[in-house]
Amino acid sequence: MTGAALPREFYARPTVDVARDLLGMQLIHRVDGTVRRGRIVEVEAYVGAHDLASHSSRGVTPRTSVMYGPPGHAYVYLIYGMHHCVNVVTEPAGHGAAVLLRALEPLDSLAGNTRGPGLLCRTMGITLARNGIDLTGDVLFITLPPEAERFEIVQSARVGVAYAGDWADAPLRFSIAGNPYVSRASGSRR
DNA sequence: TGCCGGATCCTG
DNA sequence: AGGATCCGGCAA
Repeated sequence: MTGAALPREFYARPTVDVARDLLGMQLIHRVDGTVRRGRIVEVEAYVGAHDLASHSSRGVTPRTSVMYGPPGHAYVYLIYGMHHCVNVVTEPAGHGAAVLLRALEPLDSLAGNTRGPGLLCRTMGITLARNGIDLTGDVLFITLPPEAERFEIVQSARVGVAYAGDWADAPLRFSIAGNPYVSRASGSRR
């Protein structure tokens, strides 16, 4: 069984709060009659149009329109011409903020690596076909874990945003301390 | 219309 | 360390 999808109010909050609260939650994708499920262990917050590392910093464009839409929807994009990344839109519509899901601990029906945003999408089967989908539905959604868990949260700089000026070093990456499925931010970049 | 570069990953 | 691979965004 799967629990109920988190309600829209969960997403309509400050992005950093949503990011931290997503750790330990379960991401679920129904596809081809199976339920793929993983535990969220690493995320990054992209806090709004003023965040130079965020796609929304370019304003409302065809690509970023979902980010500027209502909270609780998935923003999926193609990166490097071959990988997908999935975000959850946060804050009230018009804000342009989202949380990038970077790594999962595999739970059900996950055959493959989920350690990194591109791998997470590949193994969960998330593609551009899911861009804009409502996360309060029953296809792609997030639930509370069956029982509460305790863990420490590690906070660090986001990966791959060295170009973002003053925002490059903002500590907006959050992960579960000691979890083996957290991605290795290969070379903190420069 | 053309070009530049990226919220990545794999191989050597 | 370098290549794959393509589209969005901006300059011209």
